[in-house]
Amino acid sequence: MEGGNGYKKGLWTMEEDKILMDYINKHGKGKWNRIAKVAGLKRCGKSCRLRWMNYLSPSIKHGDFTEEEDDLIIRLHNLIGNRWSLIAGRIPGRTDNQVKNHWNTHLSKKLGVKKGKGKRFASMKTQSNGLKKNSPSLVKLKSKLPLDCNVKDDSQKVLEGFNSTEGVTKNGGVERTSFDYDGLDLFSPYLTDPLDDSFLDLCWDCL
DNA sequence: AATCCGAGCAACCGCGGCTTT
DNA sequence: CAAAGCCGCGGTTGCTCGGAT
Repeated sequence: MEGGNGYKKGLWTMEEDKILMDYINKHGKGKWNRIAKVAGLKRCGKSCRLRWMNYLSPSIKHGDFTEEEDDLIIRLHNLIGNRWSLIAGRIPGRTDNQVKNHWNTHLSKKLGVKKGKGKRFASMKTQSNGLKKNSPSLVKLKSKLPLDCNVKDDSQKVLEGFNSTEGVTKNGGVERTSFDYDGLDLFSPYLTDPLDDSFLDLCWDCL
């Protein structure tokens, strides 16, 4: 239960939850590694962050997934594969861990999906990565898209026509806030309209 | 009643990328 | 510029609980 570094592991107790919540109410999120020192909680920063992000945060919705949520997860997974944080970002109140577990325990069975690497874009390490240079997928995608749509490859980092925009995080880092095709925003957490079926079909055909 | 077994889920781990020093 | 620290992601593990035997 206790690692060599003195940090506790395993399930969280109510007392630990309270210490963590008190700390965050007082100091806010972030600086997870300082919680052990400041609040005297014998948990590593990583564990604290995970506990908050996946369970304690008031924005998290607990309870069963709705059919609408299932449907959205399935559609997004079809499109982008195991990009759980992106998928979760599109489902208010759900975390990447919740979505991942829900997929692995319910949806993959429901759909008869064998465990393995995600399809469609699964090779993309980040949202801004392009397709493999001269890959059949890239060639096929180029052939499907409008003539004025310039699809780039790996060396150019981004698929043009699939526009991405960047924002700045509070600590000054760059954060990609949207990724869209023909004005259809695929990744904004504030998207109201679910993914366009024709776009899904296009991706499915190509990748 | 006891044991086994599988499903579900919380939490851990390793790694990559970004930020800070 | 390099090193150290930190954060977030996705894969995996392992504990708990309920149903079956």
